Amino acid sequence: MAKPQKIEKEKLTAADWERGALELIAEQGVNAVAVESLARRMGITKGSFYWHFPNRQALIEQSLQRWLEHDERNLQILMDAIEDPRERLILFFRRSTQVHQLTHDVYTALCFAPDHPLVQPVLEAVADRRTSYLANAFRQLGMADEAAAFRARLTYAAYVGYLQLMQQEQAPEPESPEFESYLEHVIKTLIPAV
Amino acid sequence: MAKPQKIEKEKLTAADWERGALELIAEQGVNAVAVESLARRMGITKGSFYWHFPNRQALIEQSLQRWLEHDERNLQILMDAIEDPRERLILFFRRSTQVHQLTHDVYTALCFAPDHPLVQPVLEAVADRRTSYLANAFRQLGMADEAAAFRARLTYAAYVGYLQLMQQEQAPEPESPEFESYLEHVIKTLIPAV
DNA sequence: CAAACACCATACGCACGCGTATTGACAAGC
DNA sequence: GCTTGTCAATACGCGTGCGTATGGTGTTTG
Repeated sequence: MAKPQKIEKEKLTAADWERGALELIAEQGVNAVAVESLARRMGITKGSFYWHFPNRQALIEQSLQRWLEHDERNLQILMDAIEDPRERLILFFRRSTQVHQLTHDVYTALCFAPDHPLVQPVLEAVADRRTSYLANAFRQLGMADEAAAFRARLTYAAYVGYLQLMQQEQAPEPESPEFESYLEHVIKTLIPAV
Repeated sequence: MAKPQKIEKEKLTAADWERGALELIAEQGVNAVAVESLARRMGITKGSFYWHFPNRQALIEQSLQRWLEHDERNLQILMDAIEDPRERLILFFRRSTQVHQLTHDVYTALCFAPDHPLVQPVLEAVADRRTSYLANAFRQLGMADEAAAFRARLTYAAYVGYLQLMQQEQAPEPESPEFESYLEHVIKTLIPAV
C-alpha cells in the first residue's frame, strides 16, 4: 500500500453534513434529523459531528439556511427564464411535479412542521417570496394590486394544500393524465384569460 | 345516589383522557401527546392512565376516532341546515374562522402531521368527506361531474393551505376587514356565479 | 523530526418518555 | 366484616438521543 489512493479517506466537510441533513429532512421530516442516526447514515460516528457543529440546532439552522439560498436561486432562474407571466404561473403549478427532487421535497417536509421554531422563519421567508412572485405575475396579467395579492395568496394556498393531498396520496400522480386535466382546470380557474 | 355529592372525588373516565389528549393535540400537535405530561396536566399520575388504556397508541387512536365522529356530526348539521349550495360553500370557507374551537384546532394540527401513521387514515377520511361535500355543492350549482370534482379538490387544497398561512400568521385575522375582502375574492374566484 | 492541527472513534453522563410492577385507598356486594 | 373491584401513587427497568470528554491517527508545518 505504498500509494494509498485517497478514494478511501474522504473526510467530511460541514457542507456534507448539511446535505445529509437536508436529505433526511426531505425523506422523514425535520424531527428525524438526529445526530447519531445521521452520523450512521454518513458512515461515521458522532464524535466527528461535534467537531464541525456545536450542536444539533446549528446543523439544522445552517442546513435550512443553505436550502433557503438554493431555493432563492431556483426561483430567480425561473423568473429570468420566462417572459410571459402566464407561462410563469403555469410553470409554478408544474413545479409540484418535481417530487423526489431534493429541494422540493425539503419544502414539502417544512410545510408540515410550521410550528417548529427553526422552520417557522424559513417557511415565512419562502411564503413571502413565492407569494410576491405570484402577485407580480398576476399584476402583469392586468389585475389590480389588491386583487393580485389576494389571488396570489389563494394560489399559494392551493399549492400548499395540494402538496398535502399528494402526501396522502389523494391527489393524482403528476405524470398521470388525470393530473393534466386537473392542472388545466386549475389554470382556467385561477389564471385570468389573456 | 341518595346523597353523596360527587364534587370532590372526580374520578377520571376514559373519555376524560381522550378530551385531554385532543386538547393537547389542538395546542401542540400529535407528538406532544405524552403520557406523563398529559397525566400531570390532568392533575394525576400516569399510574392511572395505564388502567384506562393499554398504551399511548390506544389513547391517540380512540381520541382521534372520537374526534372523527364529532366532526362527522358537525358536517352533517351544516349540510342539513342550509339549503342553498352557494351558501353552504361560503360557510365552508367561514369555518376557517373558528380558530380556538377545539374541533377545528385539532383538524389544523392533524393537517400538519400527515405522515403520522395514526393520523393518516383519519386525515384521509376527513379529506374524502369534505371533498365530496364540496363536489356535491358544486354539482348543485350546475357544474359537470369532473369539473365539480376538480373544483372541490382545488377548494379543499386552498382551504388547507390557508390554514398553514394562518399558522404562520401570514394570513389576515378572521375578524379583520381584510379577511372579509379576501374571502370575497375567494368566493368570486372559486364559486361559479348563479 | 517534532509539534501542531484536523478529523474521527470510544465511552460516558444525563434527561426524557414508555411501559410494568407493586402497593394503597375507597367503595360496593356477598 | 371481609372480599372484590375500581382507580390512583410510587418506583423501577429500558431504550433513545443529546452533548462531553478523552484519546487516537494522519497530515501539515516550523
